[in-house]
Amino acid sequence: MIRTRMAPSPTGFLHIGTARTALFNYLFARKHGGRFVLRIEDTDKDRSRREFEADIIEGLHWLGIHWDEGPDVGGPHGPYRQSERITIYKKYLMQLYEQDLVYSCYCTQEELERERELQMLAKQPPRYSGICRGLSDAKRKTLEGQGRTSVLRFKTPQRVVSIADLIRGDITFDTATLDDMIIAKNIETPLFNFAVVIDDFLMNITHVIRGEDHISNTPKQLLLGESLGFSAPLFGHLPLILNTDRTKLSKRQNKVSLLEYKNEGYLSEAIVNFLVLLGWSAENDRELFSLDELENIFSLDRVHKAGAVFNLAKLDWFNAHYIRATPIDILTARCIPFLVDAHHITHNDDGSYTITATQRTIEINDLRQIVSLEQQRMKKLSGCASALGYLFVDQPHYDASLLAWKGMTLDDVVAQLLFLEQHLSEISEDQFTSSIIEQRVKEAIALADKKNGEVLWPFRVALTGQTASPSPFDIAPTLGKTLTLRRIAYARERARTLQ
RNA sequence: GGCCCUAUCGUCUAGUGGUUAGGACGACAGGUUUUCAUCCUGUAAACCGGAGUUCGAUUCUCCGUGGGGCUACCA
Repeated sequence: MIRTRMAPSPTGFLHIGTARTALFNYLFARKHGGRFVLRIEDTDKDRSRREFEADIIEGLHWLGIHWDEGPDVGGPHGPYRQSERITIYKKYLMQLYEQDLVYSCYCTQEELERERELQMLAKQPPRYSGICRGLSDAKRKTLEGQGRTSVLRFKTPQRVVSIADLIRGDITFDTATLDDMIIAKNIETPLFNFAVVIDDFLMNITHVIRGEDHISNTPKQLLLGESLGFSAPLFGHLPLILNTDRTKLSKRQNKVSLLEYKNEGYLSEAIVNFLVLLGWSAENDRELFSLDELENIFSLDRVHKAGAVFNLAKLDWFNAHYIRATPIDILTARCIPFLVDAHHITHNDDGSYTITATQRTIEINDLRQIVSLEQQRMKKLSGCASALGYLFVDQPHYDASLLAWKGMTLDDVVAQLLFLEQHLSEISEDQFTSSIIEQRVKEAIALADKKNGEVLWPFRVALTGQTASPSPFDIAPTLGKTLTLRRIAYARERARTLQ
């Protein structure tokens, strides 16, 4: 059975690149009826934090990615946190020790650094000299007597290692260019390259799908696994996600924390769709997919090799698309937190809402109507709060000259607003709907031989105070007859005073 | 510096030993609309360079060049 894994280290918030790697692993496992495992690589005690683990889990769940085994759900190959597997690593470290494949290195970090600097200066590749490899017992005793601590190094075999990368084909390394890597700080503290090999083997991982930045780790891990007598998994190295300048995606240039995107009003559907297209494409020209659909059509052999620039404009397009495609009741539920955050509304105990500025009580249905006003305009969910401000104030303020459409005088404006008031007031409260208002007003416009713009532009500005907004026919019923008429009367006053 | 990866419109990409090199985002122009958005139509926009193989290379090979990754007692 195919088993893939995501092995993030909880040293920061869930990175968008990590999320994409998780997505590819998840999709590949699902596509082939396999299992997907989450493993937390928290061997770095200083930098790992539980809150980051929580952020990673939350972010992945938000995207709709779920795992069959992991620290939160358990499973037959646990524990799934490396910090809880120390005794396991210890055992294999001992095995390597008995095989005489590891040795203690007493060099201090300062010594190693100096060595590296000297090599760089001499235009030599920086490599550990291997000076501690052949230390005699006596010499070791002396060094320990001096109070020196040691780390454990692996006696890297010198030979040619080849990996048959699922995405890139054969990659060959000559490990003679490698030095003896440190695989553990001490018997209790294994390091990444060592722990990974053991866990992937013990957890029966069949396919290691990870970022291209791990290619150079692969020969080391292969060698280690070989020495331990492990069978090797298959590897597939994904292209990196890039900044606009084509360097590795960084928080200097982009938002990289997944949940930041959520907080800004991106939909998980949009993120998933956007992310899957960064380095993968479907057989036809199709670009719109749900996660469910991807589980059926994803394939590793259509993954590209070259890095992909993170194109925010396209993400925005996907997001707007999925906002438009979301049923209004769901969209409303997703928008409410943004309206609350913007202090437009507060939530009441009985399930109703109060408009902060006016203390008017509204129901969920009213909110649906409000949100639907912006549904086809929003790029992000946060847009409903910023674009709809005029609905959440007593009276929007604006420059009276805004009311004039295409060279109209303010006299004209007053006349048109009066005309509107007259026809709107003839519509009863319960008839005050979008379609009826539109029908009546347009009839009146035609009858009076007016142009749409000369009536509708002042109408819209009177209601919103903005040059761009939804149709006044849709805003008016949302505001209600009373408020609509009040705003038109206010506009008339403004126009008059400015003459 | 060493090792490794990589190369089609601005971006994400499709594709082929012979194609008008296709799509999407973005840009631009037009239509629709009271405005914005949506929607519709259209336009501009690419095979990194040089050799080789071949009747023919964007496609295959090699060499450059560009870009990137790694080069930690991080993962």
